[in-house]
Amino acid sequence: MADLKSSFNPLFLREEDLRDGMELLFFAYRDFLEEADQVLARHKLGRAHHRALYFIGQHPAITVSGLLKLLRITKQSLSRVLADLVTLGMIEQTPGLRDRRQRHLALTAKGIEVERDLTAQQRALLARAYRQTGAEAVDGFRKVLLGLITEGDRRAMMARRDQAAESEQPVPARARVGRAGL
Amino acid sequence: MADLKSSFNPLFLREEDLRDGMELLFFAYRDFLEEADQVLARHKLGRAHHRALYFIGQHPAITVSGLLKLLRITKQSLSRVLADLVTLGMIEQTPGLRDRRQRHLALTAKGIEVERDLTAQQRALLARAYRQTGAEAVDGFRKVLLGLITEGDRRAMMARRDQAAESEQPVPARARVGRAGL
DNA sequence: TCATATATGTCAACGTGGCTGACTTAAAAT
DNA sequence: ATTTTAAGTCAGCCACGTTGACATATATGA
Repeated sequence: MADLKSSFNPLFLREEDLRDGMELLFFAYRDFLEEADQVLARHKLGRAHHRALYFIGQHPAITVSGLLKLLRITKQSLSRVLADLVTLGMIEQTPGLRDRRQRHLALTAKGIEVERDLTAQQRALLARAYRQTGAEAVDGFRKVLLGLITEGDRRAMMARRDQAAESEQPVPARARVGRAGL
Repeated sequence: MADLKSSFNPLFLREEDLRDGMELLFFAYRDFLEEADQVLARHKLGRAHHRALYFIGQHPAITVSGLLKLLRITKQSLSRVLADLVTLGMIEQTPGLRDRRQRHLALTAKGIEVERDLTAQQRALLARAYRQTGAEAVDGFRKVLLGLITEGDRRAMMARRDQAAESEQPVPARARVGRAGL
């Protein structure tokens, strides 16, 4: 698919279409973030807390520097957020076994609960968009987004996905569908 | 395509996949913004200036309140940015003809130049992602993003697209491809 | 073992870009 | 004539990013 040179597809590479895509990305991201904002206000947390909770939840036992690389912010910025979350009892830090300088981060039960609360509407919104547009569109969505992200993170994402696929092979195929809950 | 009920597609609606999509969106947006950041620094502008320049460029003669609706910020926030851009000679304000309370915003020649400079790398990045993934993926990308945005803006986007398509019918098909410049 | 590099944390100061609230002005709409 | 709307302004505040300078514990390599 997609031999560029041969395609007369007007959707391709015209500046207007690129700008259209940029604008869609802006609106989508704006509205996606807004889904969590009232919940954040309720918990008296900011978006930075949300991001930290999210990534710690997604990458259990991630180290501080690992988290810094994902978020691309300075450790001074992150440390404020992490201090808050520790104080609120939402995350825990445990020293690394192999390398005791590291701090491995994990959500507490409370952290898990808050994180789920924060992303619930976002997941619902994304699920609705996925449902409305179909598996093929979702696949394209993912591919283009992957194409936008940096080499390193792209490889990390793809590796994680492969790994997840492997660890599911022993599970009977039925189980995989059964989990659909949104 | 995409009858959800009948599909055994494991990509669909599992929480893990939704979270995967959320993360991709985050990374893509993060990296997309970063493309413009050095240029912004060079011009001594902030991201808020970029957004204003972009949307004024995309929506010529937009009013202040129109811009406020797109950006979803307060007029106090916007006014700082607009004041800067006027001072720098990048935008111009002209009173409305029908309604003289309104200020219609437009980029000056300098504003156009700076805006193009700001989005150049972003357009190149998006173009690369589009090229790599193909027309079908791009279509899915757009559909899912449209599904994420609010009713009002979604309709506005689709209307604009339809209108653009109409206004191009008189143009010979060849010309449409010829413009591809990235 | 000693020197260096790394992982983390901390203090201080600052900039951007959001926000609320209060109030003004001009013009449109009823 | 009154009310509503579009825009602007002043003031103060907050979240969250930044730089820079240092401190500490641990790991690692010569």
